[in-house]
Amino acid sequence: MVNDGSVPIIAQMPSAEDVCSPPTAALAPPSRAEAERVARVFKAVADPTRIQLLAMIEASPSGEACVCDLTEPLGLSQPTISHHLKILVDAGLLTRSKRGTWAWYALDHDRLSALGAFLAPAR
Amino acid sequence: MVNDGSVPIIAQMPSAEDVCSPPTAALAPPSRAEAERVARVFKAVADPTRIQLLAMIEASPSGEACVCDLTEPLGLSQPTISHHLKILVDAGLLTRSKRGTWAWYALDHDRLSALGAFLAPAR
DNA sequence: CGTTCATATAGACGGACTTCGATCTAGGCG
DNA sequence: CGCCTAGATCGAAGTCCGTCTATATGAACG
Repeated sequence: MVNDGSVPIIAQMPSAEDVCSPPTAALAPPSRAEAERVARVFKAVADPTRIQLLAMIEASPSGEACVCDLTEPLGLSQPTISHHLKILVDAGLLTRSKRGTWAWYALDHDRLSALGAFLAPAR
Repeated sequence: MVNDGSVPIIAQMPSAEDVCSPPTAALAPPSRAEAERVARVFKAVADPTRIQLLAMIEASPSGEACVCDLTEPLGLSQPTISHHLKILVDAGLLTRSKRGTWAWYALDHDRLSALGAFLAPAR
């Protein structure tokens, strides 16, 4: 989950030193753990194949797509597509529902919006 | 640049076959080149250190920060910080302005918003 | 000019990531 | 039961990435 609380990720830590720039006080970064959590979700999106997968699922009239629909247009092997879909599911950006023999994937719009809001908080 | 034109990234390509799912027609993914361009920008954000850098610069009262302000709180070497800042500048998410001996980095809010809008187009 | 300080670049090393082919799991059907 | 098909998992190969140390660039200043 990205920035799950309403807590601002950043806090100002007042420090007595102004080393190289008086106007800019010492800054406290968000915790490593928090940054790693956010980065892990962005990493899921940071791959051309997964961008294409997200776009294809979004473009699907039913809002869903099964692996067999996605393998062929991308020209990649079925295990590779499964692998990428799993990464997106693990990141919380995709939901998987198995019906019969097929596995159907759909976007999690809330998660995607939350991730987008992280980059454009002031919109 | 992300989705620079107003062209929707996705197009439907009608195909005569409904292989495994009649409701879902064959989908045409966005072009590899387009997807790679987008992925390259997301890849710049998909690292915990760079998330921390972006947050620290955003938290800076002046909206800018120089390398010396950023190196210490993160506990990484100065070349490593310079390296990450370069990646963010190359991705277009940060601007660099050298004044005297110091290099000042600031967020490019437009680019960040555009990237966020890519994930949450319907907000 | 030569020194010092802030930053950038180069090269190296270890780990992570994308992709593949091969195999395993499991539902549908004769 | 036995086969077929959709999908997941495994293990390997090649590439990319983050970090470091060492070094180069370049501005300020005596």
